[in-house]
Amino acid sequence: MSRPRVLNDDELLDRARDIFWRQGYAATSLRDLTEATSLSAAALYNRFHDKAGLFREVLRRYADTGLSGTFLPRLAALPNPADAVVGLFAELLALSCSTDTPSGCLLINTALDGAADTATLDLVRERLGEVEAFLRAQLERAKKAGLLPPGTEPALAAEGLFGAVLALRVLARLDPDPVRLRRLVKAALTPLGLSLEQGA
Amino acid sequence: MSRPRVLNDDELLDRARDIFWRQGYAATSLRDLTEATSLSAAALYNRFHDKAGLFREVLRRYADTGLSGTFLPRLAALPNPADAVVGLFAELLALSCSTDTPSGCLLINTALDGAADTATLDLVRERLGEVEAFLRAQLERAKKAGLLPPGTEPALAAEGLFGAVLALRVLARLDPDPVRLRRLVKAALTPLGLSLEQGA
DNA sequence: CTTGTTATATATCGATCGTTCTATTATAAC
DNA sequence: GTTATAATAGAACGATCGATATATAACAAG
Repeated sequence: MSRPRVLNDDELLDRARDIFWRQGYAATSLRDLTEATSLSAAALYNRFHDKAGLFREVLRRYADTGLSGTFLPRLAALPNPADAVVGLFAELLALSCSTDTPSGCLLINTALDGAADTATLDLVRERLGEVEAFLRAQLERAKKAGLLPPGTEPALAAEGLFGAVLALRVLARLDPDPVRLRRLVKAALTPLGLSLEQGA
Repeated sequence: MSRPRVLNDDELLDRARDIFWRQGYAATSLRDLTEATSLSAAALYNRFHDKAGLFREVLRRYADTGLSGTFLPRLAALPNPADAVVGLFAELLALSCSTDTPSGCLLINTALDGAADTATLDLVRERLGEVEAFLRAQLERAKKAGLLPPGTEPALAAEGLFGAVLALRVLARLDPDPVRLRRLVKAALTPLGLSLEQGA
């Protein structure tokens, strides 16, 4: 009934994501985006309201495909909650050490971007909150199964692990030494009796 | 011998810092800076090469006055290394909860800014490295004094505490709840037998 | 083939960007 | 007062910014 799109939303958002991820929101110009997508600025504005709207969609898809949308559900389905927690950190370590992706986390980068508007920050908080919620849920499961050291409070421990996630993603940008990143994760997991070597 | 400056470097850099801190580098325009300093753009370019050069000087002074330059030497002079470590986190907690200063750390914000050039990132790494070096030095002192749990490796423990610093400063921007931030610090200090309530 | 609908490209908008040129101003030295 | 020196302001630079108005192109439905 209408002219077909030469590039679907997913592919478009992925290409835009790479630019935003590497350069940050403010440093990314419409020209960068039109070159990356091979679309005109008018075409981009027809689909999304403006640059900020496009960026929010990028963030949403980044979370949907990168972690919250795929890794967390898959890990949460594991029978052993300890494996789920360890699996998350193993995945984050792999991401943080990968070279074909910009270092660091786009959501966290955005969280520290002072120019981000309220709607964007709310989105960031929500999607990062999913990570902590995942950790809390798995630790509660683990506690009920008696897999945690006695006296461990799941909610508190989840806060601690979430802090480790933040530190890991910042350090990945600051000093991307895989050995060091691995040490950091190990130090966060050990008090809970968890180890990177365990599980599947 | 020449026309006097209407604003000394320190005051100038402090005003520019507030803008960069609140908005980020890319989102801060020369117009913002001229308004904040009441100086013309030409005057700014006469003192510093360009916007990036001004920003680097801002970062340097930020570190000199904010933490590395003042807090760390003062804390390092304390007779008890445990007080030095705890004091650092107490100071960071106070900074993170203060309302008259932008939330988060300008150095860490810059570390996650993808548009930052190499010279700037090197400066960030250097100044943040001072924090970890401080922690390592104090923990080594503490170990020699027998103040740490047996088997504690100062360098490794310093890495862990530095991770807590990063997490604290990110979380301050994400969810600036003083109670929660305090919990995070407490969780980082407890394994080393340290407490926020101790010392001076 | 026509019509309706939507995606797209082209061209351009005013605004603002970082930067620089030129001239002026305020001081100290003489 | 004159001179030397450096800081400053004003004006303007080309470039680029995000955004839009207009027109065209590609499809489905009839």
